[in-house]
Parts: sequence; C-alpha cells; structure tokens
Amino acid sequence: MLKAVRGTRDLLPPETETWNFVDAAARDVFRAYNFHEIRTPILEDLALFQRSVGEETDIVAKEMFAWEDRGRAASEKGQWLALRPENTAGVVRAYIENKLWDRPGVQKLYYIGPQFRRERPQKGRYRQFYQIGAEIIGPASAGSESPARDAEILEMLATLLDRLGITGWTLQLNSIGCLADRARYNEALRQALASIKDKMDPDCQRRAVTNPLRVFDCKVPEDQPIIEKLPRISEFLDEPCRQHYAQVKEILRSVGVAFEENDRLVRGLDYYTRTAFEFTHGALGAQNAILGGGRYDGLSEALGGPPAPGIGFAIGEDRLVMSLGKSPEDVLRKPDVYIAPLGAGMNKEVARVARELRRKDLVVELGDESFRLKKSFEIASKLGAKYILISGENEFSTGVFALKNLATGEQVQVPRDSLAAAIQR
RNA sequence: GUGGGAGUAGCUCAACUGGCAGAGCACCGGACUGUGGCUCCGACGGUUGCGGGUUCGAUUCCCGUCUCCCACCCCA
Repeated sequence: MLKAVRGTRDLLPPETETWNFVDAAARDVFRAYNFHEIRTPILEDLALFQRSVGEETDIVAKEMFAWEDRGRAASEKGQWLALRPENTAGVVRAYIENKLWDRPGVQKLYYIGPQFRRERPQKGRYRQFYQIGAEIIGPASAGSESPARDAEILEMLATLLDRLGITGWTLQLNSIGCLADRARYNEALRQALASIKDKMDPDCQRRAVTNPLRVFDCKVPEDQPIIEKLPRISEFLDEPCRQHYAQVKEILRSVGVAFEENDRLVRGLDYYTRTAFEFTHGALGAQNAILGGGRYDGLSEALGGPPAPGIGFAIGEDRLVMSLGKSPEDVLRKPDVYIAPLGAGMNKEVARVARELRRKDLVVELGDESFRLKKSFEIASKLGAKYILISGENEFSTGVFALKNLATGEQVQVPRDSLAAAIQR
C-alpha cells in the first residue's frame, strides 16, 4: 500500500476545522497590528539557506531536502534547489528582490505555510510541518531597529495565544548582542572553555568546539556547575545593545506582558542578533518550544540587500494545535438544516430550496429522494443538523413545509419563503 | 544520525509456554407505508505493517526492512 512519506501526514476533518480556526485567529490578530500576508515559494535556491540560516547549522548541514535540478540541455548543469526549512530567508529574499524598501515605512509581513526538514520524526516534529510567522523589516530610518518593534511583536504574540485560549505558556527572553558583541563573547567563551571542557560530558565538549553558545543548552546535571561559572552574554553587551534590550523589557512591563529573562537562551540560526525569545509550553514533551524568534539586523546585507534590520518569529502550528484546549467539535459548524426529499422527482425540487437557503448563509446538507424518511432522520441526527426539512409532494403543492427541530423534537409548518428565517431563529 | 518501545478489522484492544484470529465501538441493512436519537436482530469487515528464516504448524520465536511513539541530537 502506498503511504504518506515518513514524517508527513494527512490533516483530515474535523481536525482541519481546528487548523482553520487557528489560521483565522492569527490573520485576525495580525490585521490589528497592520501586518499583511506574503506568500513565497516553497522551493528556493539552496544558496539562500546556506547564506542566511548558516552552513554550519544542523538545519542546513544535514536537515534539508535539497537536490540538483536538471539543466535545460542534457549537458547543462542544473541549479541546486531546496525545500524551504524555514520562511524568514524567503521573506528577506523577496524583500530585496522586489525592492520593498522603496515602499513607505517598515514592511510588516506574515506567512502561513509548510516547511520541510529531514529530521527523525517524533511527537510535535514532522518532516513537513507548518509555521505561522511574521517579520518587521525595513530601513533603520523607518524605525525597524526600534525596541518598540521588538515589544510590539512580543505583545502581539501574547495576544494571539490568549485569543486562542492557550494558557500555561512562558515567554523566555534574552539578548544575544550585536554582531560585534557576539564575536567578542564567542572568543571569551572559547577561552573559558578551553581549560575546563575536558571535564565535561563528551557531547557538551563537542558543542564547546563547534558552537560555544550551545554549551548553555547542555542538560547534563554534572556539568551545570561549570556552565554556571561561564561568562554571560549580558556582560558583553555594548551600551547601545544594553539600552535596546532594557527598553524592550520596559515596554513589555508597561503593556503587562510577563516574561522570564533567560541569559542561557541561545538560538540556533546564524542570522539572529540582539533580542532572542521563545514561548514554551508544558504539554509538548521534549519539543516544548511552541514558537521562537528574534532580531536579525544583518540578514538583508548578508543576502546582498541594503541594510534592513528586522525582527520576526515562527510559530510551530502543529505544536500550537497540540497545546490548544479546543477540540474540533468546539469550532465545527454543523449543518443548520438537513433537507429530506421524499419520493421520485423531488431531487430537482429540493435543489432549488437548498440554493435559496444556502444563499442566506445557512449550512445545508441534502438528502436523496431514494432515501426512506427514517433513513434521512438517522443521517440528519448523526450529522448533528439543527433541523430537518421534510420535502415531499404535499409540501411542494401546498408551499408549506414540515420543519422539525432535531434537538427539541418540536415540529412546525412553515411557508417556503419563511424557511430561512425560521431556521435562523 | 544514535538508543529504546510498538505495529492484529475504520477506531480502541484481546488471543496461555507456537495449535482454526476475536470482542466492544463505528459503518451498513432490518424490526412493513411520511418521523431520528434508545433498544433488539443481522450483515460486512483481516496479506496479523512488509520480506525472509526456524517449525508439521508462526499474530506468537529469529533476521532484515518500513512506519509511528519515547529519549538524545536539534529545532517550530
């Protein structure tokens, strides 16, 4: 039997109703902050991710679906393509390519769509997964660098989670410094680790060499005392960076968004600078990050664009749906009315009635003239329809229909032109 | 990529130390004419994930493989 490929899955009704509910809530909240949707290709030039996410990151080094495309002629070399493992790179590429900096103010863009990473699947981790993300990017003169933008993004996220009824989340906040700070800090960290890393767990030692920042993610209990003594990024922030971070926190306090400072929070993608954050949730197992993001002031230039500081985030929609208390039934709109045609020739008559009711924005399910009335009732009940409309020759000849409320059992006679009103009541 | 657990009907699960693969729920039909839910009766439903091996005989034991789950790695 042919099956969905590893790490991918079908989203079926009624669960898709929950997904649509989440999408709609996100679009609604984003609109209030004047964000607009961008749709970028799922397929991009491999080099885009190598230059933005970073060659040395796990995502690029070993988790991408990438292949060499065929050239136009058999002899011609093809282009290396990749399925996008995240969407920020694509958005910034589009910002540059379409000269969006020529538009007034900052660009506030959001996206909803599938991303691909060739990882080992697990709960809350799929090879095709879905992200809802947003970016603020633009010239510094338009205010893209302002801590007000960082705070606006974080406050918007808190609003969205509240709106979805998700409780028990925690906002973890840190500043990982400007590019220069990071370079100095990395060096200091390397030196500090050089003498003591032998005492650490092998896995943590490996990190000390490949990516010193990642040492802070080490969970081995015995190594914690060593990690505690390492220099912190907060000691290396230069004055402007420190000020920036302080202002982000001030605004958050002002608008009442709770956060926890976590100076061990580091983010994996190379392009991050200054503000870094994660929202975590308890009910997700090992994959406890429901969303993550941060500032990426140098990304546009790294991709050959103009200076364009930016900040953004990505929500793992699969994980968001998992942490959502709502079941599909809570958001499922069931049929307002089930129309039961009775007898030969009635299909063509009820089709017109259904059309009339649907144009009044009612959800209508249509039976078939071959069904016995009893069967129609059974189906209508199972579908959870509010009403059943009995439509036989009598009804069409008199113009008065039998409308029965399936929950209360109350049945009334209703003239055809009052049906919609009676059902909506 | 590493380590561990699990795959039996649409779903949730049984099947003793190897001996004819079952139940509940769901689905479909019926309990006579244009009135559902409850109840009763009946039918349908299987390459026991897939491929090898051992055996008179394998859902059961062994090997391989695929998928999911848990942890690691990493991340959303």
